[in-house]
Amino acid sequence: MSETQPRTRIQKKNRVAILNAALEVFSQFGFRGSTLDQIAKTSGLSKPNLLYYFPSKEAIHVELLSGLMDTWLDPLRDLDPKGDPKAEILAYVRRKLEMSRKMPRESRLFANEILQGAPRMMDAIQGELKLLTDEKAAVISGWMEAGKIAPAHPYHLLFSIWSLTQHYADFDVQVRTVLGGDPIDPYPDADMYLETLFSKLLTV
Amino acid sequence: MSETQPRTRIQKKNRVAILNAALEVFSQFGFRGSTLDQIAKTSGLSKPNLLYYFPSKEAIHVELLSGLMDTWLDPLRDLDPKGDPKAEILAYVRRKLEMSRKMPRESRLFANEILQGAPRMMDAIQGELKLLTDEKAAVISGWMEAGKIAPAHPYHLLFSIWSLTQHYADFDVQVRTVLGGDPIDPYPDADMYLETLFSKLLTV
DNA sequence: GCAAGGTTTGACCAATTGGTCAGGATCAGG
DNA sequence: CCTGATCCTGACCAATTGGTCAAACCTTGC
Repeated sequence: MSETQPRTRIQKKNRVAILNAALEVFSQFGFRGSTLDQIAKTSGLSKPNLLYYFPSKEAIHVELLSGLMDTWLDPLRDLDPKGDPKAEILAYVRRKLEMSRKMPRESRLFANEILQGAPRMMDAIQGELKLLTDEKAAVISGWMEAGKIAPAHPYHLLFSIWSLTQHYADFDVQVRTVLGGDPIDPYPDADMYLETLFSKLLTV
Repeated sequence: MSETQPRTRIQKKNRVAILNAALEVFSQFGFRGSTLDQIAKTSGLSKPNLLYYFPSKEAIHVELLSGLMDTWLDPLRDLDPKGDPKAEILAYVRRKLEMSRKMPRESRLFANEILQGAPRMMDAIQGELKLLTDEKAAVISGWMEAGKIAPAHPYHLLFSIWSLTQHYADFDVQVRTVLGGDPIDPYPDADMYLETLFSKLLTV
């Protein structure tokens, strides 16, 4: 992914600060809606200083995205073909929901990119994402054919897991508003609901 | 919503053209990422001409959003408290999925707005959306308590319906890419999958 | 066919955008 | 404490942004 790894500790610190600020901004406004000045102000650095560490606005964005796909697929990679089918899938749902809870900005960055037609992520989607999805969909298909879990469209099963878990990060504002003004954490209930939902779906 | 209704047929035609172009652009790039020039070019009108029909970029966006919420809630409004519980909910899922299929741009416009924290839609969410959601969640709760459908968190049930159906519009690129290069229509399979999913969830 | 109102546009504006650059400040190693 | 490399900045630039305006161009009803 990233060729240039920081030499000095100042570089390390500032690159982290920039990428963190950029994540904050890009995840809210998308690539085109974000400005270098916003990122500069958020990171506490000057605009020319940003461009000392990164050659362009696009380079910052690409750097964020390239790191993201790997992280994003980790929970799915951990789905063990040798584990108990239903438990594996339920555990995957839980990991994915946990990721939404802990990395909502990353989820929104991803959502923004896809919404815009994935102009800077097509390669990763056609490559890594599709490869891993095909592989795991085959595993799930195998489980279904063996009668270990109820039959269902394996790809749409995966889509539904992505959709449902990421929803709590991407539509956070809506979820919390609808649930009431109180700053209630929606995740515990979400976790229970999703467990029920997929447990019933997969039980033969 | 909109106070000024078109007087002449030219006005009518051009306002429609502008709003259509704006929907195209805003739904892809969000408010801040879209430019008047883009909308002008897409609509086939000149930029000053846009501003003859709408006072500002924001006014166009607001006009789109204010019309959207009503349309968006229609499928939920049709959920009949007197109908058969399971059939009603499954029909709602189908209507919502159909809406994603026929109005993907509207779905993305909505998604973009929520992703950015719903700065121009908070009122509608706290108002119309929450009111209707509360009302229908109560209906669903009643059904559950009466043992007509299996118990589940009514709000998260609604969230899951929104999430799953809108996913096919908002993440269209990803869905189609993962399913394969062929221009396969994912909606028939999605419809079957969702019917199975919710049917199993709701069956007592 | 002509006036009055509705429609369209080119030229323009100030502010913001992504990005450059020369030079100054700061740091690390000897 | 000196020197070379790293780090940082103010000033600047061309392009793009949302928006204005006077003047020209159409429609339409009489």
